[in-house]
Amino acid sequence: MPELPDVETLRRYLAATSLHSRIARIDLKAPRMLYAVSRRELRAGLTGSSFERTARHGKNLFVALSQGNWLLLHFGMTGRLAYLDDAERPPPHTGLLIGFANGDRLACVWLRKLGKIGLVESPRAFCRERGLGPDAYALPLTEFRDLLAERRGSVKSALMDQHFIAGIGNVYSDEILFQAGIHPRASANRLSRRETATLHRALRHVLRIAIERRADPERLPDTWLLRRRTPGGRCPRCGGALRRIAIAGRTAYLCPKCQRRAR
DNA sequence: AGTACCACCTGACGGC
DNA sequence: TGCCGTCAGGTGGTAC
Repeated sequence: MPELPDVETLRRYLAATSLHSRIARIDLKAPRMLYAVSRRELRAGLTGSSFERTARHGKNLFVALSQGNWLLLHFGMTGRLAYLDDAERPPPHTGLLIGFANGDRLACVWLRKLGKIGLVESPRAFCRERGLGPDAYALPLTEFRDLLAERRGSVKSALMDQHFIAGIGNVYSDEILFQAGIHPRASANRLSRRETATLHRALRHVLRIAIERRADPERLPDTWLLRRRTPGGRCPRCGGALRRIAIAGRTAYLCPKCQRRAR
């Protein structure tokens, strides 16, 4: 579920495995996933270069290339990375295979081909071009408050809107709202000062803990909603039945007792 | 400015 | 067993 904590985990994985090796070859198996770059340009941009450092904004992972430009990876709903030694076979659904001079390879894998492979001038230029909001994890309370004040509509759709703030998706927005005790349909610009601060604290807490646990659902605390986020699930706090509702075309889970709807 | 809906992909699951 | 509809964490475009 590549939301911000998952992408941060992937970023750390790539940084720990794949920096400073010369790229000898690439194999692009899913050309339809290219974003604003041709197959030829991608090949020319990567081959002979090496990965020098990584960056992340929201759900986007960027990797600086020694010869200029940045590789952009977006993981969609199902993307992941797998570093392979020269004997291991690439997993099924590998969309891009990056071969290093020593024979090792980095496989970028998408079960569904919902994602992006791009070559961009810089993370900043890409974020500006796409109109992405500030990264959710680095967002100060004051800025969060100012953003919410100008946002109409539900707080859940605001949290999930990448143009508003970048990095939060359907699952973690449910978790953040649950921990803040706020109903997902609450109006974003009508939250009280106190509720806004509580929501901000929950946002920081959820993202920090999820990153620490490498976004592995099984390692997340039992007290979290997302451990029970399934039909028939019960609230980890009060034991009541969780409710499923549709918001912005997505399935939201909430505890109707712990997240009361303001009138 | 928001929301609703469809499209893009593939696999899992329940019902018949 | 097999087929079919539905659903799943992503985003982007279009039409209200």
